Amino acid sequence: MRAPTISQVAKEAGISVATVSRVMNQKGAVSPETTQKVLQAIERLGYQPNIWGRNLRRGESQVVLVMVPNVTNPYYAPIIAGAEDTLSAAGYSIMLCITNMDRARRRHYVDLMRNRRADGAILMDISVDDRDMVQLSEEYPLVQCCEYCESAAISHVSIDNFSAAREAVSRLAALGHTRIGYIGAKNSFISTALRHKGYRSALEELSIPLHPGYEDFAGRDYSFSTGVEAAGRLLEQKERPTALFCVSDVLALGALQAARERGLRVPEDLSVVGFDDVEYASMFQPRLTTIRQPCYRMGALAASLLLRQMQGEAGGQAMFLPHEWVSRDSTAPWPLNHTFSVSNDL
Amino acid sequence: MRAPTISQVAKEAGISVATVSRVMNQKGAVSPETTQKVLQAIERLGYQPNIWGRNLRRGESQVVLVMVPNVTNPYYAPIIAGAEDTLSAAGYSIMLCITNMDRARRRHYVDLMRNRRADGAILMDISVDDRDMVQLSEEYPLVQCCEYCESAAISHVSIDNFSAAREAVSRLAALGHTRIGYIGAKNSFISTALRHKGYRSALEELSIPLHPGYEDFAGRDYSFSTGVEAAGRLLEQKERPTALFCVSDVLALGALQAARERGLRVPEDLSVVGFDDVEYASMFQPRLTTIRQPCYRMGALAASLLLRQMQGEAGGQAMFLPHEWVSRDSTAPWPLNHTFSVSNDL
DNA sequence: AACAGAATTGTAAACGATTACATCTCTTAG
DNA sequence: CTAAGAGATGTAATCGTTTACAATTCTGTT
Repeated sequence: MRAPTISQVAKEAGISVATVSRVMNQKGAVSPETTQKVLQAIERLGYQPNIWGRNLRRGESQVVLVMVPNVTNPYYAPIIAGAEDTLSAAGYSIMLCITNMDRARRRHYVDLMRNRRADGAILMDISVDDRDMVQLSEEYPLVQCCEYCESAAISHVSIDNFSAAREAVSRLAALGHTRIGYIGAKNSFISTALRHKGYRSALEELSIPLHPGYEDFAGRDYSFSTGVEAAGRLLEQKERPTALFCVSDVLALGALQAARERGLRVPEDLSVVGFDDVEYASMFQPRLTTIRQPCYRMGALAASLLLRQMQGEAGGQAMFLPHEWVSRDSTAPWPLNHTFSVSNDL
Repeated sequence: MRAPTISQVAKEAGISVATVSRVMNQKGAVSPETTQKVLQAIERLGYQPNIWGRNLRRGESQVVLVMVPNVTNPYYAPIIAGAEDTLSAAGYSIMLCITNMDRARRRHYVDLMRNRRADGAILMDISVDDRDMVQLSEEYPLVQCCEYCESAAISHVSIDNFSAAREAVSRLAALGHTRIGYIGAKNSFISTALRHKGYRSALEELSIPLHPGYEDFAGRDYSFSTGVEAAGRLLEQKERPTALFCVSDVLALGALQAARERGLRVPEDLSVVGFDDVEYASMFQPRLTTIRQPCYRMGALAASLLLRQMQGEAGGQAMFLPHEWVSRDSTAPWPLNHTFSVSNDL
């Protein structure tokens, strides 16, 4: 009742294992008649090659590891989907690793890599300064996606977070806003840091003085509730911001909630800008103005970079995909002409 | 520069491979001094056992396959997280398989199973009548989660979809609604079918005549846009429903959108009930009334059932976890007393 | 007819781990 | 003092592939 092996197939077909193997892999010359015999034997026995024997012999697993901080944030879904599509088209399976931003967990997965369970990895949970990864990248094909380790020469694909943040703030300024708040997050992702820099840089360029009270930070996991809290703190000030730039859509949702709780209308009393353009950013009212990241494409691109590296090409390249400002209902000019009301077709 | 093997460790420690293996696996007696020598050698060389050699010899992979229709629907995220947590605690890694509800893709993954890439699987993309799976379940440990194949004696964990749907409809009726619409989906998931039956059963019990025009169906993927369309059709009727029961939260979001487009207020003019209670169901306004599924627990439970099966226990058990009616802002009594307005603290 | 080379097939050695069995060294009981 | 048994270690077979190399048959050329 055990799964049939190659030698059973060989016996069934009345030839040697080597020939069966040649038929399976279509390398080496095999006569048409023999090929037929082998194929029929395979069919009869329902033979499937044992992957461990193959891996052991070939020294490769046809598996790639995809390491993601969590999978409850909808931001990652299309990235994973993109990676999955191109990898599975190339015959690879993906092994999903959810780190929960936990150091021990990350280490565990790195070990999976080291004992050759996977041929390469796409990493999305990378701190700005990640020694483990630099080390690992010298031994195995690695591609970083969205986040990356600053110092290292490991391939990565991401958007230009600095410019994107600058653009968001400039757009708000162009609408007339000068009291522009910032909601960041307490994590060590480079994207977070760059968006913060972008925010400040834009203010400087626009000669808007930096108001320390206008910067606040949500939890490291971008969670809704911490977004509500951070926005709440910003909005409690005597001279509250008229616009809020949030480093993620979920945080922007939190800001919306905080505004509602205080009777502030969005966008009439407060403009809110998110980041990412996750799928549901346009499913509720007011639809969120945000910076769109080409998530699916980022995942797909990361996957093809990795495929190339696994075929022996050198890594280390940095690729930036274009972001896009998506203007929807959560932003409005300031001050808004209140003479006639601007309702969101409610 | 290649990864060190067990025999290199043996040479380094000046003993045989058998002893090294014994130390690694902590089985068989090894003297304390020898153990020390081995551990030091392992340390010096940075040895990690080659997983393929081990799998080949042991006949198991310590991997389980998690098959999911897609990963962009936030419904699956906590299930995956739950499965991941219990599986990785037991030393298993998960291989994520995204089928996109595609037959060929499913088949591909089943093959992964057959060539022993995984020891077992958790399946979430299962049609009511799935021959492939029944067949596969006779050969390998399998657990179905959320969806399941009706005929087969394959383990599954889910909620009681029939009763949940009945409850939703009864609750709406208890609020005074009699014109209750249904938005289903054109797929072959058993949950969809059971919820539909539950809807009809509740109407019958309440002696509300079934109005064919009050049933409509969104696409098979529960997508937002098809939800908007289906709800649109329902609401265009001369005597439109005053409440809508949707078989998923995303569809309910679509219904909200369709209502907005027609100037209908929710819940004043229309009550909407979703299903699942995905994370963001309470992040926007109006917060969605819905049936909550204990997703994380379902994933975790499926994982432990699978673990037991992989240890040799028989499968075939059906487990139902309790759902929960979550009343929020998208439902209201009917007819609503309009004398004083019921505003959602806008 | 003889031979070179191509085409086809087979034999056996890897790949790196686990483990049944054999061997050897000590204790300890009789 | 000897036999038995426990404890520690080693030898070699095994898991199921792939593939270098050898062996055989076939083809066409001289």
